Amino acid sequence: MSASPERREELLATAAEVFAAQGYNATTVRKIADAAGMLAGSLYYHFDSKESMLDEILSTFLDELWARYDAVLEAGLGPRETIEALVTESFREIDQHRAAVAIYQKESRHLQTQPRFAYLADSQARFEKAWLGTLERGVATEVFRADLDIRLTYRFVRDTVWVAASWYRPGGQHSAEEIARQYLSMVLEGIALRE
Amino acid sequence: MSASPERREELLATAAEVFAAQGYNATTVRKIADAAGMLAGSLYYHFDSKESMLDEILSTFLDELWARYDAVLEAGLGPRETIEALVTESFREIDQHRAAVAIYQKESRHLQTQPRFAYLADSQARFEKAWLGTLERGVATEVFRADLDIRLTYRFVRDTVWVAASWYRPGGQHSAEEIARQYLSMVLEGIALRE
DNA sequence: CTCCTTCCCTAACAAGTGTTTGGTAGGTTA
DNA sequence: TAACCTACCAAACACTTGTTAGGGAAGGAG
Repeated sequence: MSASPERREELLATAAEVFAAQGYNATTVRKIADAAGMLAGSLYYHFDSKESMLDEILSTFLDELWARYDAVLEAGLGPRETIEALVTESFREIDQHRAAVAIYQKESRHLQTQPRFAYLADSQARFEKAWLGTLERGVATEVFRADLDIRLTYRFVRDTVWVAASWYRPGGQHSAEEIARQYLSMVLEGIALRE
Repeated sequence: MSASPERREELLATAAEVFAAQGYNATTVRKIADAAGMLAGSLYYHFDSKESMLDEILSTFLDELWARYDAVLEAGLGPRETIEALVTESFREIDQHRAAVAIYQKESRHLQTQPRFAYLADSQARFEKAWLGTLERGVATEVFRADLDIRLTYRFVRDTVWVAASWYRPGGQHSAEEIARQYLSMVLEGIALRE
């Protein structure tokens, strides 16, 4: 009936790895069970469906992400410092929840249509509001360029950060903070040499 | 036995739309047939498997992409002009083969492992060689910044371009060339206001 | 020892999967 | 008219899918 929370988390972690590597639909419960060293049916002692595993992975990821984002947004920083902090927190999140982020990237678009995953659309809306608002504030205070389509800029900044989840591996030669620093340097200053 | 090439292309186009919207594994042959206004079995008059549809979509896409890239790379342009031309051609490709690009983005990573799709890995290697080489040339000739990790820069430029396929819709308010121009401006000059 | 809980296995289920086989309406060719 | 080809349908196939039901080993509690 009831299962220990530690075992749940273990199984969710391995499930997330398989989901991230193979894609949710391509992942069978038997593959997850294999990776966990048990049989398919045994998973249903801990979870009541494959979909609820995905749900739990994504919702706990988003909960933690927003805890970090809210802390940044409520700190009263300037536009540029806010962007820097949001990007840095994003890379930290990628560092610690790489699999969940990769799943979110791949699956959230078509999951949003299902009622069960409506919170993905809500989160995306808050996401857009936070980033777009900060960018607009930066344009108004002459911190960011005014000659760019701001919506395009938003997508640009957002995507450059989160696609990193598709290639980033923790324990590589760059730390999350170092990658954030270089990304910010590219996004803010550009890659062309100034004379 | 044999089918007309025009009908094949029609069916491949609708199949690509469904693959891009739902993901390859989540797309059943019955859904493709539905979208094409026929029954599942009828698809096998034109194609010998679902996988060969995917194969044909991706390989024809890559063939056309490389025809464009090779033309740019053989033009003898400077590093900055080469990057600009590659980015512009990429956005034109996204404009004209949005579905194929979206599929490539989503599925190529785990398809590469299958022998049938080994050409995806080959293409990615050529891809990296072309972009990395141009960036290195730019650093050597003092056109691009030398203080950045060049491999990180490569992933940055590559990703910022191709993720656009996930939200770009042809016929929007910006043309492919206009988006390319703004993207290049952000990547090269940065989004921060210079004083 | 006995009871109970935790955690997993064995074995099956119904539904959905990609694919095949045989047939057939309609047009083209001879 | 007769033979033929194109493009599809109808119905089934073997297999995989997520999920369920009953059982049992291990270990702690009384």
